[in-house]
Amino acid sequence: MSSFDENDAFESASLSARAMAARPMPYLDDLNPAQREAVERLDGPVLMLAGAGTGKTKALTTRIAHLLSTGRARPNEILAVTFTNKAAREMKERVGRLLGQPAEGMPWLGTFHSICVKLLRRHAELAGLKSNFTILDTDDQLRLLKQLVQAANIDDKRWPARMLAGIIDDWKNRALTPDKVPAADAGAYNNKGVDLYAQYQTRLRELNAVDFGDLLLHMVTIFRTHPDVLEQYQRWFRYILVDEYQDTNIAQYLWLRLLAGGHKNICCVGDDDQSIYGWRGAEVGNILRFEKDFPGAHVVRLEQNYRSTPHILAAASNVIRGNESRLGKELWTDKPEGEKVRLIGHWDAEEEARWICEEIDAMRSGTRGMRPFELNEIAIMVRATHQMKVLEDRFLKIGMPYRVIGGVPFYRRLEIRDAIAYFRVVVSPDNDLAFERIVNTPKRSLGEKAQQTIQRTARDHGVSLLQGARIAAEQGLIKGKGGAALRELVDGLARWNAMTRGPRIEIDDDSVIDNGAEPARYGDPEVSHIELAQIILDESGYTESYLKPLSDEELKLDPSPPRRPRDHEAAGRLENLKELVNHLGEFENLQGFLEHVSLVMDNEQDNDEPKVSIMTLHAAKGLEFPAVFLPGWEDGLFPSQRSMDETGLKGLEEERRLAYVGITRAEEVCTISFASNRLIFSGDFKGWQSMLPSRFIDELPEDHVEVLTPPGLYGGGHSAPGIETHAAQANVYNSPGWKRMQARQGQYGMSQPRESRNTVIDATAVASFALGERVFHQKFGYGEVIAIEGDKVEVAFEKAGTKKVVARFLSAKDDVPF
DNA sequence: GCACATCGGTGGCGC
DNA sequence: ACCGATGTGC
Repeated sequence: MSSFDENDAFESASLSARAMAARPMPYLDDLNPAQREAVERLDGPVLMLAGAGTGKTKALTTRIAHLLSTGRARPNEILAVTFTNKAAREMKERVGRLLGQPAEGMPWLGTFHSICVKLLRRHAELAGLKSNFTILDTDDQLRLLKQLVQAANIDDKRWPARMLAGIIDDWKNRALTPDKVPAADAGAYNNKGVDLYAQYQTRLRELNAVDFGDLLLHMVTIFRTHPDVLEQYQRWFRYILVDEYQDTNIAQYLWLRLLAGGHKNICCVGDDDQSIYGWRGAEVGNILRFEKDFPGAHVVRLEQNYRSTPHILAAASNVIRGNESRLGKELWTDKPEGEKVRLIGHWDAEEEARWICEEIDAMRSGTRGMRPFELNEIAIMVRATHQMKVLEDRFLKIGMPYRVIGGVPFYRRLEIRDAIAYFRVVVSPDNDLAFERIVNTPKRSLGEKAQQTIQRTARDHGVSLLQGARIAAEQGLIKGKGGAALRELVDGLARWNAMTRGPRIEIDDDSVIDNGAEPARYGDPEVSHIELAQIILDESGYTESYLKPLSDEELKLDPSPPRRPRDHEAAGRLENLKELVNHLGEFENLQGFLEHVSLVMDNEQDNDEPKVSIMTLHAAKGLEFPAVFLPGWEDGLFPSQRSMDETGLKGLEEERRLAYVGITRAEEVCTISFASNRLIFSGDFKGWQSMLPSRFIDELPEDHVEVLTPPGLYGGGHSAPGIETHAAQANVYNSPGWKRMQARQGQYGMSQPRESRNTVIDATAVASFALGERVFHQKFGYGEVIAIEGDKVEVAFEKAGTKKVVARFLSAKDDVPF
């Protein structure tokens, strides 16, 4: 211990002497007092509590620049961890800008996973792996687990492999190796979870592979069992910085705590109010506990917000105030008031979508008493992906350009994954999982039986699947068409593999290491990896499989015609493949590319035409837009019922943080909306369900909210009867919040419908319906009550058929509103 | 082995 | 409603 301190003292003395002579630090003048403190307090544990839009990245990057320019650390002695590659890229770029030079020399600025890959490749043997291990993605992982589940004779119906994958991920997130799984979890997956977990780990080791969870888990295990290795890194990483600390899971937390264990120069940046990944293993407790974990920790609060107007901040603050477990923070801004948060209710999601589109059009032309907005300044954020469909339908219908942020990522698409599997087999011929994927893709008449033969041959000879396939093909174990196709595939793979290296140049006897991990030892390839990729895809017949086979007649007419894609979808897939090949240019070789795709999960952005962005609230984190729409604020959808059922108050609090994230994305205008009716699918109940406005709406502070008047229900103007119907219907909401809203409506000149007192059936009035009574429903018309269950009534409607509806939306036939 | 029908399950999504 | 996994008939 003491030798550490001496060492540190010596180093910092000499370095700060160097720093004294160094230039002034103009970047510090750019900071507010809190940010400045977060930057200048370099030693010891620091928790930077950074609210939304408070200049967190600025503080973090300036801190790195400060560490460097004061000479406290060299670039490669700083460990800076983020969650996403995007965040890592942004940080690199900003540090570079601050320093006035590219931050190339920061090899340890990256995601948890990419840094762990680097470390694990260095120490692979300590985890029973070779340094060229492959990283399995979720699909590979699932396929492997399925095999194990089947081998264990478990009914995959009752005990889906997916479930097992989830359980294992959870254990890995908690840094539990199979032998450490607590007794309380022994019953998992029909009592076989732990055993299968152990088998899975063994299998991974045999395959020289790891999954994402292993990257952290292996490193934590290595650090724990090899103090010498740990000490080496504790000394090397003089300063540690962590972004989005509220999103760390237990394994990441342990990893950090181990590394910071020596000098404790760790600066964690985060916002407990934006912890929204609990379902993925994130422990908001990590950030809440920081001061206990690191005694003497200094906490800096960044509370000045540079993004949103006071109304928006007030709304967000009031909502998040409902959470119990918080470190507590109050955002403020010196921006002018601006618009109040706008609130509006609709009949159903379709009308909600229609209204949003109309509103966007109005905002675009500046007819809302606000400045005109560009489409790319506007975003719609939903709780669940299925909410996107109705929005997209509407956008397509009226031809408004939009983009979905965070859709199916490019490389997760079928054709991309297939192509990548080809590359993997070519680069690592013993990658069995990738081989399995491509052996009969495209179809080579190598079905279940043929593949079993290959598996058996490989096992009998103790070799990889590809080797086994070669042997099986040579020995004629696979007959007919399949056999010929297999031989062709095996030959092709060997040929392409040779091309990854080009002509071999002997430097001297022991510098030629043929482990595939040292391509630099070899001479220039004859073909670039880009050309090679094209060759692989073409010669394997893969691209061909998306081309339309010509009929015999067409062949007669023209023996060498240009092939056309089979259909619209195939055309898209070919486009994607082309894009993939182009994308390869950014990498030095196929290996580099494959490493990248293992770790990268960003979606490509397309062209530059201004578009409205649609995304989930999760995808919205870290983004900001001048105008934000937040539709679907209904209890059950948001907050999500499932989330609340599963984790109770904890779940509700996470939902509330999601609401907070949503509101704080908005810079100028934030519009929240809800629908009264929604089509739902749950269990045996499919159909329309009446929805109550989200409880979060009740938590909006009334002084900062403006209730908008919905347009006519049936497309009419402001005097159409529909509007009254709608308002009357909206009136039934019983929450205090809604009552406040309602009161305010009067204030804004929209009188309460005269009939409302008569037409609206209060929730307490359910009992007043009798079997056989004739009733009216605003959407379904007249009908007769045929059953009553609690607050739901089954009605045989004259036109709409039999439906279960919530009693509140029915009126006795005498009270019809118009 | 492949094309089509049926069944079940269904949240958010990073590396 | 819709996707993916499985089952069925050719």
